[in-house]
Amino acid sequence: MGATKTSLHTTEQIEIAEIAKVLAHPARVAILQYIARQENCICNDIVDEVGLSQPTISQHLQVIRKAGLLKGNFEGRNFCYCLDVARFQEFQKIFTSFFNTTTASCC
Amino acid sequence: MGATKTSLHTTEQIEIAEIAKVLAHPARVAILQYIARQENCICNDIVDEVGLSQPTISQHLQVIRKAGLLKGNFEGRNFCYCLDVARFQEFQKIFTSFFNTTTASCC
DNA sequence: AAGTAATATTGCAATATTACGATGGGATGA
DNA sequence: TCATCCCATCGTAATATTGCAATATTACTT
Repeated sequence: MGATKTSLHTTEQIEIAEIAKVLAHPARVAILQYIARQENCICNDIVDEVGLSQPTISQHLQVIRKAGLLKGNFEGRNFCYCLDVARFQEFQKIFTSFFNTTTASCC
Repeated sequence: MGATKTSLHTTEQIEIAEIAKVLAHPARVAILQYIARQENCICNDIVDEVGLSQPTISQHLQVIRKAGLLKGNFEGRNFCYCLDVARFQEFQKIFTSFFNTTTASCC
């Protein structure tokens, strides 16, 4: 066992769980806040900022990227990570919809 | 390693990650939707509804309970699980605040 | 071309999560 | 009393996640 039985669930439930998973680690929350905040798009200060090793940050960035939240471009020799705002707002919309449709009618 | 280094992160980041974790499994999303929807508070139809075994559902319920989202009371011989609406709205507020303060200023 | 800086990938160890069978305990009803 | 139902917990196996050292890759600089 150990693996999630996705076949049992609706695509909506799976989607919510998947985007929640991105936010389900404080380092990823920190990274998202940081790349959103940085005006100058300064890059692997993320490692300094968050305090985890470079491979670990890179791994978390991959999770964020797979979720579609990461944009980036080169600025001189540095690579600049940026939040994909459109996708981020999509996240917000999905959560909002979940919260608004999940209203208690009992007790 | 394998354990999250919580000492590196702010309490806000940890809180967001913790409540996201509750939603980070489709079965728990399904359970939340179900207990919110059910007017009669009927209980371990959750097992039938979601399709996982009773111990597994019980385990997921514990995660939901630890997050403060579960209320319950007896109704005849059955125990009735209910969503703690106040706490659920707190979740929503925390997410909303996160999304609203995490706005990109670069790229 | 060689050196350096920035990032990704690999491999691995530690830990967490998911799932279920077996078991236990409390309440209901025969 | 005793079987039964409902739910929690324990024990355990399978899998996923987290974290880092070592290494590879890529691009810029000298």
